[in-house]
Amino acid sequence: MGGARVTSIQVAKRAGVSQSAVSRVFTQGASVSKKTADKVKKAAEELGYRPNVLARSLITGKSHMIGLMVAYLENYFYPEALEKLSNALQAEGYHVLVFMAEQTTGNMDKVLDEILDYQVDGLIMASVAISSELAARCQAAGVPVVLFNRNQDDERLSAVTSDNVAGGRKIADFLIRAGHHRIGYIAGWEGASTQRDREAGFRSGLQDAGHELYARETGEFQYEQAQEAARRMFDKKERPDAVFVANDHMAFAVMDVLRFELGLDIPGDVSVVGFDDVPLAAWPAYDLTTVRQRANQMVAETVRTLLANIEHRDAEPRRVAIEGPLIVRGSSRKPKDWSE
Amino acid sequence: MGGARVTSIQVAKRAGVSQSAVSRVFTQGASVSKKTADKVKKAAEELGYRPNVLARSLITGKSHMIGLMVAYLENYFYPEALEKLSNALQAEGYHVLVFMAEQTTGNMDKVLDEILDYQVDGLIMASVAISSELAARCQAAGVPVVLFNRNQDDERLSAVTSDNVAGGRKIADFLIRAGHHRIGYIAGWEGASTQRDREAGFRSGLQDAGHELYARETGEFQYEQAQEAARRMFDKKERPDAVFVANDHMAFAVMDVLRFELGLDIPGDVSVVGFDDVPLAAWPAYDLTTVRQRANQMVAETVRTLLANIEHRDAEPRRVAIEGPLIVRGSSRKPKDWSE
DNA sequence: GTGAAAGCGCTAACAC
DNA sequence: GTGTTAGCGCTTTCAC
Repeated sequence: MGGARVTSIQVAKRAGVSQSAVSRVFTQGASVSKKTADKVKKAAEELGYRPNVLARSLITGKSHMIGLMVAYLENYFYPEALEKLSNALQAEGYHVLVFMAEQTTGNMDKVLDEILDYQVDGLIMASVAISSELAARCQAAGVPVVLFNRNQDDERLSAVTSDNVAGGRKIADFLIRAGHHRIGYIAGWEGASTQRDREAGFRSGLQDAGHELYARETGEFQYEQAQEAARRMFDKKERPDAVFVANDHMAFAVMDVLRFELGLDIPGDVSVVGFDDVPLAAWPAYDLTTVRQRANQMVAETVRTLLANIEHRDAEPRRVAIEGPLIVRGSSRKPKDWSE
Repeated sequence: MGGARVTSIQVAKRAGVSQSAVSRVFTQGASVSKKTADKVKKAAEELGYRPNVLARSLITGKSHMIGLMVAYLENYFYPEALEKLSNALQAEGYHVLVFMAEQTTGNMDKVLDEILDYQVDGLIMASVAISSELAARCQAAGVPVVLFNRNQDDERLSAVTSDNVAGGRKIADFLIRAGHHRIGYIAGWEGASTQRDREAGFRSGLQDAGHELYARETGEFQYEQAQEAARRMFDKKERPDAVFVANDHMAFAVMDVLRFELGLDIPGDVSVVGFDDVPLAAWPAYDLTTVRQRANQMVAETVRTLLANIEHRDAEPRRVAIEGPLIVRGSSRKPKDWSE
């Protein structure tokens, strides 16, 4: 009882074969006779033997582990993505080694070192912006990287995102069609490409229709800070009649302030639109109009891209932007000619 | 550019020392002269060398990886716990290898095999019930296990939970003091100890006051199923005037149905109480009365217990039940003599 | 304090 | 097809 892990040598002895025969039985695509295989399998079963994947990885150079670097799980989009990523990778024989990084503190270098120490075959960075220098370190270590829900200028990096620019534009179009004139925007953390792209698309959509932003505050993608942004924007006479909030998580905070602190009616006094379509957005308490991020597709593309880069070192970096639909719910006024 | 990972031999050559000298520089508590250490560190820095922890683990027998088996992240309590667990373990030099398991399908055996293949030093099972047979397998492999937010009869397993029985009782007391007479319960998945303990405490609290359950339905810890449970329980003349829902996640579903489908007032027509105190419970849209699970303490105890069991093979299994306070908010009627 | 040598558990050449 | 051998990158005796 306890501790004594079984090795291939013990199995070999018991089966009356060589140690390498045992190895072959457990190695994909090695040639063994059925007879030997049976003997070995029987002995392995009896002893409870399973190959040590760490020892194997030392030789093959593949650990079958994927590092996942993630900054915060507060926004429900990320746990959902993590679950899907983990499941998808598990189905491909990979497993996820999690590293929590704090975007703000400069501990990303240290965390990256730790990741590389574990000889991961690839790296997914979710909700994390990566500097060119860090990217170069991964490159040097031969570890492919895919950014998930973040984009970066560096051409050598693969990235999978929603089409945030198109999403922002859709929201602008929708709010204008609904007859809004004083349209506000509550921004996320300025270091995030999602923030920048959503705002850029939104502004260009407004501009194309001859409108411009009526008010702007920032909520840093945090619930409390989004509440304060909403207070600053709405606790006065002249306030917006519509607001696009850079993600759902903050949109909930904004709705809470508008309805429960300021006594405003949504969408009677003000329309609110978010971005992500997390499950909570569909619950009747919020019933939030939002742009859907197609998490399943994003995950599938991320895994596909990463595995391609692992298998062919010279595979081209891919940048995928997945378009998501605007999901119209009760938090926003509808255009007159709206049909559905 | 690409792939060529640096080994200790290369560093040794460059520093003009033996390979074992290099090893000693990077090994905790090995004796090296400052002079050698400096030479080696310099060479390592120049080449970008870092020890391969997988190769190290082959010798030391410690991978410094902790397997985390988790069934679902839908309930926000779990992502929050995962983030805290990962951070706490990271601070101790360990990292989390994630395995998603489906409680229902019988794939837990397969998943456990995969975990053990990676030579994890310990195993945390969150939101997962483990059979005695599986526990025995871990025991045999010498891998300590701690159950997180689950309990089990098996004496050899460590487990960290809230004091769910006491929590359930607190809720019963509170609802009775508030003058409720028709008190319902919406259960979680029956296979979970959290479900059983919360219900047991709740029932015994009612019983001690001469009350009994007025209605009972099950929601399986799922949002949609909890909605249906609420419909079954409340869409009729004779309905409860209070309901305890086995966790917050389901309580939100129940509140949504009561308010938006059935037009009931909370707490005017019915009081709702949950369990967990996830962040959303404090948001004004729900403002849910609930028993707090002290996630930080649970995580700290889990890590402490696990590391103790890793360091001393013969450490006793520990069972920790952490008491959490009832957080009274607006979803429930208050007792007349309530002061705060 | 330091280098030489053994070996962790395994895979992959290599002969037969 | 099978056993023998080398060696993945590292830690840890063991002499000196």
